[in-house]
Amino acid sequence: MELSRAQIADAALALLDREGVDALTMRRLASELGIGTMTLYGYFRTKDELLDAAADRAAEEISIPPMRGPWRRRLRTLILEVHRVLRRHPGGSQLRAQRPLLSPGALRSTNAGLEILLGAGFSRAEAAHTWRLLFTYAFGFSIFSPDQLTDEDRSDLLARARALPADELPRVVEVAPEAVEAMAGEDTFLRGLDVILDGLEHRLERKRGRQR
Amino acid sequence: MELSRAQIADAALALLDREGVDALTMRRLASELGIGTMTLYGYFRTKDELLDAAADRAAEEISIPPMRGPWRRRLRTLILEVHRVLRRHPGGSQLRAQRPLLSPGALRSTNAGLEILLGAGFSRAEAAHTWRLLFTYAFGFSIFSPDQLTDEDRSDLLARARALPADELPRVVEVAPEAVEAMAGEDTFLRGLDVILDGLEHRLERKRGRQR
DNA sequence: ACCTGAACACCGTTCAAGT
DNA sequence: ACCTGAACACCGTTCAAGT
Repeated sequence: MELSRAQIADAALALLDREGVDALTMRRLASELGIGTMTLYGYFRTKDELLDAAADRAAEEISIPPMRGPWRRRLRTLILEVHRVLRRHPGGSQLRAQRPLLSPGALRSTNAGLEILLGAGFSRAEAAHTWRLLFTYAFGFSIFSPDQLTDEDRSDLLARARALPADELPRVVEVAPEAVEAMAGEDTFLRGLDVILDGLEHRLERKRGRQR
Repeated sequence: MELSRAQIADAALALLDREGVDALTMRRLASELGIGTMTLYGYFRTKDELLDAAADRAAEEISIPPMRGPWRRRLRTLILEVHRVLRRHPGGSQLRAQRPLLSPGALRSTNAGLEILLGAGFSRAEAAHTWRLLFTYAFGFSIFSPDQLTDEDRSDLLARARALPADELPRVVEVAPEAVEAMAGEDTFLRGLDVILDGLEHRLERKRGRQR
């Protein structure tokens, strides 16, 4: 068989994408690989270590955009790429909740982001905080927004919204159709990202104005 | 004993805050309440239903700021309050990952946010997308940023950053001290929030300019 | 040396029996 | 009617035995 850690991590990631985080059990993964459950523990000390390896494999799919052109466009391309990889690996973001993954693979995108921000004129502290904001938004979106809404989801959510007390929650009821649309999809992601980029550009302009 | 659903949900939330999401098991919660495990199923059909009720109790702690003053300040106060409640209930945000909670309690803050945004001059669609951005940021932050870093966390993270390949990840290594500081804390949260608010203000000004 | 079945201490939930 | 112990079908991981 000649299995490697990477092959096992890939199989874990595939299972995760296919059936969700609850389906990824050591027994299940082992049986899909055609090995005994305990054989996995020869490659990874614990399940968490295996999950980190799977998250790392997903992170390596992020392709770093070329380092030319205006900072805003480059940053937008990079974050959109992060978003798309997360979308390709639903559940991948859950693997990174609460514990930071400091593997070289996972930090490639961070390195590229910091490079863009420092090049744009942000200080080290500003670049660090800005990356954290962008990271939080991209990963948070992938955790809280389902991949896409089916027509059934949509009508179900709308029905539940209509059942809400209109006297207590008038704005929710009023905006329900738009709010449901805003719950998923790349368009929603990009709208939010562009607001953040507007804020960053505004700050950079103010900063340049002061320095002149 | 005379237990109510709310009392059980509160006990679940307290256990969650005290020992984390893994510690909240039906057996454990029942034994803390001094009842048999299966008695819980007389109040909630499934564990998920109980988790939703616990998340709802946390959401009810969010106090809605008074509806006067400039929109930006009001919105900032509201989101900061959401952040603080999430901070008081670590694990609370995990309860809402992937499945939207449409209870009246959880939607009180949404209603207040939409009210502020519509009052500021955003369209319904803009208000819906903007609230989604703010929600994603506040909840994402609480999932990905630990409550606070201990000195031990800090030195551990810095040591791991120094061990990274400086030729592949030069910017990460260079910015490591600032990046570690940016990984937790209310200050980090507020810096990101203010960038978003800058972006929103900028958009509103542009919109008003066009209408004139 | 490498692999793995059995076993341990857990889960959420069903079912049937207790009061 | 309300409560709940036993049981079922699972977990991650330890341990000891197999090759």
